[in-house]
Amino acid sequence: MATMQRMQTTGLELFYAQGYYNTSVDDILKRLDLSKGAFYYHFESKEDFFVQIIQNLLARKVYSMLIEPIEGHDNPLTLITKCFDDAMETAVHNEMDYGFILSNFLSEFNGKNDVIMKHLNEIVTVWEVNLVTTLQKGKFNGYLDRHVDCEAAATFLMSSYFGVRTLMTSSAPAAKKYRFMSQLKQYFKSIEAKVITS
Amino acid sequence: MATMQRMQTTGLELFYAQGYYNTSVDDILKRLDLSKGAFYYHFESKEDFFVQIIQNLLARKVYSMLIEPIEGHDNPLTLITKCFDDAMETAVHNEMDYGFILSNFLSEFNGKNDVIMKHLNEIVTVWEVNLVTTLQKGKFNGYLDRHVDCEAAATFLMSSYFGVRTLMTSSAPAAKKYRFMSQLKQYFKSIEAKVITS
DNA sequence: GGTAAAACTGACCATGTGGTCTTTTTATAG
DNA sequence: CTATAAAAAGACCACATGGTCAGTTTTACC
Repeated sequence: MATMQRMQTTGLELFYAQGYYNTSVDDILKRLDLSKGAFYYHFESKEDFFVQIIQNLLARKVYSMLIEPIEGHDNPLTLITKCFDDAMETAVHNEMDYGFILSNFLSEFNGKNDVIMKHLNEIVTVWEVNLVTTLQKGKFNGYLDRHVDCEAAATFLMSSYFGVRTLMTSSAPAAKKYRFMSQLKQYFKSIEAKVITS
Repeated sequence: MATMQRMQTTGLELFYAQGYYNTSVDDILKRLDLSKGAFYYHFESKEDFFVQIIQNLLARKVYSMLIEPIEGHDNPLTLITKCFDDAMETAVHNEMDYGFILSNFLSEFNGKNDVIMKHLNEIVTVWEVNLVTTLQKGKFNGYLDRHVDCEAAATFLMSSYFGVRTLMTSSAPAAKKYRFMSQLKQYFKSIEAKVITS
């Protein structure tokens, strides 16, 4: 039990740092001082191992970082701003950011492993559905302009978030974050409910 | 000469489709009906091979797809809209989109291969510098609101473009493109020069 | 036709990979 | 203490990988 969890945690760390195909089962085992036997006692294969990591670690973390924080009846634009800000802050400090891990793995497995892609896309879909719902509710509650296309806004938000996380890796993450957030607010201003000036 | 080019073209195709670490030199050679000797006669190593692909193919294509089209004295927002639209259109039709390839490789090599990352980041920087310049010129020419932070806008544009390309791979690329473009225009409306209503 | 360099062949090597299997250790319950 | 099963060890295998190298073919030029 404890061993299984240690394996998954360490596995995710290494897969994230070096990529899935670039990390061998032995790498993970060496780090944990465990043997091949222990690994294949708990998991059917490397792929099965990774799928379990997705479900047990990645999915849960994405949920608690990107989905839970935007639930509620407040202004969704405020909530999303705060949520993105927090998520990117962990990235600035070089910690593991599960939102980024997700987009990273999406790139790595795209067109290469359908089984794993299916599981990753499930997480993306959950996020998307939740964003759309939140935005629609916000529109209903008068926070968003009534002409806003919520599906489109959700796609745009997810895109920009995934993208900025890719950019932040190369250089000056704090500056990238600041710039990104300023323009996100700019965009939000353009879709928020207009004050009637009569 | 011809062989070298064939190798690079096929190499990029396979690296793009299967990833760098997931594509063996033999894979490329098999496709071209060539031998190991031919490969190592032309290139020092697999890494050297890839670096040359970046410089000879990727950099040039990114330039002609994402940089050249936004040069000129017209409204930069119009030019960028058209440019993104064109770039994403090739992606909808499952062709190789070099903008996407770039962000894809950025993900694959991030933290794994510094030499290759350096070359990829060079391309990103060129794009960024060009975007910033174009936006600043647009501001000077009265197309953009004078309060716009051009560095921030460039970061935001690059982010959203990279991100949407990741999202488009999973499902319904045409719909994703449409939604993305609609919100991009929305964002552009919020940073364009305001008409004086007095 | 001769010759020298360029282009290419393919067998070979060391190393690393995911995965198997038998054996041993460890924990648990009667 | 012992029987039993869970957990872990680690030697082993077949195969793939990046890379080397001595040798052969092709090309271009005098």
